[in-house]
Amino acid sequence: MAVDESCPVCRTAEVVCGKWTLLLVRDLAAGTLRFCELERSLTGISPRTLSLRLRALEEEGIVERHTYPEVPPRVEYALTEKGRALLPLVDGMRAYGERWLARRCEDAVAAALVSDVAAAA
Amino acid sequence: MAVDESCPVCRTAEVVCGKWTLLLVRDLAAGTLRFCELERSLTGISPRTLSLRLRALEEEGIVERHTYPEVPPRVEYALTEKGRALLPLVDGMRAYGERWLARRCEDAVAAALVSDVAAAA
DNA sequence: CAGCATCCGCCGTGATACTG
DNA sequence: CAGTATCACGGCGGATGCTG
Repeated sequence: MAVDESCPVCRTAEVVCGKWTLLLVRDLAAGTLRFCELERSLTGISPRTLSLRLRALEEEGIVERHTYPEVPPRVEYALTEKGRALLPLVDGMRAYGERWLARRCEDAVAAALVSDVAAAA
Repeated sequence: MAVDESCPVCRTAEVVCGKWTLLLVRDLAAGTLRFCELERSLTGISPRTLSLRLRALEEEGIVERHTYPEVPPRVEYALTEKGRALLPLVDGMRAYGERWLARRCEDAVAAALVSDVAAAA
């Protein structure tokens, strides 16, 4: 069943909810990047997924693609105005994550340190 | 492959990315609601999914559950402080959706009207 | 370098029926 | 009323290999 189209919150959620979408926006916020640069900055993404996400964002008008007819081929990606309009949202999510969602590995490290100290004492 | 835990944006995205999650937060923003009320306001959700989402949000401390030992049973759900902290984000998404993501059916209706008028002329 | 083709597994979700 | 149980499906994402 399709999600409620009449809710603007949900329309935004649909755009933004891909696993890698926000990471792409985050990385492109700094400026234009090439395919391989995105591949490196998004550790672990498969070229297939990156390609699919970029194409989807391009179709939604959030990302612009510029192709340079060179050898070797060069393609650069950048945010459009519609894409940059997502940045305040991304900042809001960053703020929420930092305030309310502890980083698990940090917690684990902290807990480990505490228990180590306790064990040593 | 797990998404980058070190990125607070992504941690927030993981919390928020369930299909119904934001709708739940949106509806609970108005105040405490019962299971059946949520079932009605989230048109089309199955009780299974509603139950799963509520439990997940409860485990993350975003939603509080209050059970009343009555017959018939009554259970109420409300946002916690951590849940209410999501509201500015929801507002931001609403603003983005309204500004940048046209409602498809409205567009269709508008387009139909335009073409009808054109056809009548 | 920038991708597409193919195959496959997982998870969220949906439908339906049933219980305390 | 407030769920749980069970079954099934679709789509996203991952892995690998190949092309212009």
